[in-house]
Amino acid sequence: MEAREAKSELFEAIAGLGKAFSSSRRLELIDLLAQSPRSVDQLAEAAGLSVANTSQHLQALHASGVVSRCREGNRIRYELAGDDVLALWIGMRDTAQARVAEVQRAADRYVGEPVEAISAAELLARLESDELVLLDVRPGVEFESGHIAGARSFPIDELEERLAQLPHEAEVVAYCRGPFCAFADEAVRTLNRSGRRARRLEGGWPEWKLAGAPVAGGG
Amino acid sequence: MEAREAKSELFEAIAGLGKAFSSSRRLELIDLLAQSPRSVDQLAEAAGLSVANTSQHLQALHASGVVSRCREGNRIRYELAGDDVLALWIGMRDTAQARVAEVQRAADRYVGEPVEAISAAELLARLESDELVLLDVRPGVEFESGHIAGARSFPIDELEERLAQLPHEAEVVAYCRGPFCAFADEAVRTLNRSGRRARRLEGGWPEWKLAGAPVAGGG
DNA sequence: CAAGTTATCAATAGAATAGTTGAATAGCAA
DNA sequence: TTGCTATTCAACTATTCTATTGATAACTTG
Repeated sequence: MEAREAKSELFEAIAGLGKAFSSSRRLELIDLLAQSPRSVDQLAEAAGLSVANTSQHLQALHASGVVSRCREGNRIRYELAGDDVLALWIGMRDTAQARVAEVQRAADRYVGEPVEAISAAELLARLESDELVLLDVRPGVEFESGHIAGARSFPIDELEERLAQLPHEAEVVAYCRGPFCAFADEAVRTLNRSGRRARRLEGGWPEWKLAGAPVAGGG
Repeated sequence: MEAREAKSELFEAIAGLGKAFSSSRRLELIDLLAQSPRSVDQLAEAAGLSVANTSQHLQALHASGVVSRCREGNRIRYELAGDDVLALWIGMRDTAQARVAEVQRAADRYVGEPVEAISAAELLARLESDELVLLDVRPGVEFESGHIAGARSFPIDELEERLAQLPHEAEVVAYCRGPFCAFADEAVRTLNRSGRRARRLEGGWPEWKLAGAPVAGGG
């Protein structure tokens, strides 16, 4: 019967997408692309991989429909294929956190002591009432490619030396790449040491964007 | 720096979940478990795999948090670990359909000529007004483990011989395992040949259940 | 207890995948 | 054209994954 064969092919084709999410290297690339489009060498640099290796992973991701690419002069810009892919990545990450004890352990180890957090809903409400300083502590390129409306770019590397630019009595919220990114936590600790009241946003830029909340930049 | 190492471990752990979705055999098992819990040999039979092979895949799925299991007398009953996993599977399936041309082609080849469909929202509304016969054309065990409230079990294998049990002038809706399952399409064709007006439900039982619409059976 | 069922384990061979290296290609800039 | 940068390709090794086989373990029934 050819029905079983057709069914096999169908599942085989879907598994092709699954394979995209089955390698930690590819997941790191997806996680980076969830912040902003990038070229191959930028991705290789950020992920700590060789360029050739990165290129091959990106081609696998392209073949499985996870990323799209376009030439920009001399470089090739890769980006996530769409919001459905972004949602899938976030869903997988969250399910892994909920279901796999080892993920939660590794996340705790990576992010360190948890800091006080603010929910997206509360942040959205507070942004209206202007008593709040919102810092995007991701690298500058990621901020420029898109950020939460009203945020200021304070890359984590520059935060310490630019502390003076922040009003001392202000309440600060920092956000970064997402729940598994340590930048915002580190920023909150730095801000607390400087005597400021600070919290991190639960989640990060991709979750905010996906929720349809107000954004700026990019385009 | 140990931060990179911790990050690697984190992504490695998440990739463990991704690997669960990277094999067509495991996806078939997940798809079956999305309908109802089953024992190893039932799954092996339904998926056309050897028992040993099935057992090993199920253990891989268990290790990655996708399924849970419990002993029931002599057998071991496997089931999906939770609705988050079900949602993840549906999300991956739908994204694959949207992004990978080969998936759409394979689905068309497997399901055959499309038949007229009814949305879940419309079905929900029509179920109130009692002018509609709703048929669950999946195998009996799946019906018993849970089904749409108000549905009657008409396994596709028995449909032809039980046609007389259906009022001739009734409008019929058939549903099955989901968009990539051919049972409901086949049922609609059979019903049409018998002169009845019939449509299939867009999606299937897992999508209905996940949407929080009214269900019955199982427990 | 013995016999039968259900599921897992252990060992293995073949297939697929990951990462490296060095060469090749495509565009840019002089 | 030449030199330069960014990316991909091709070939190769090491590793991991898959499915099979036959043996073993857990439980039920008589």
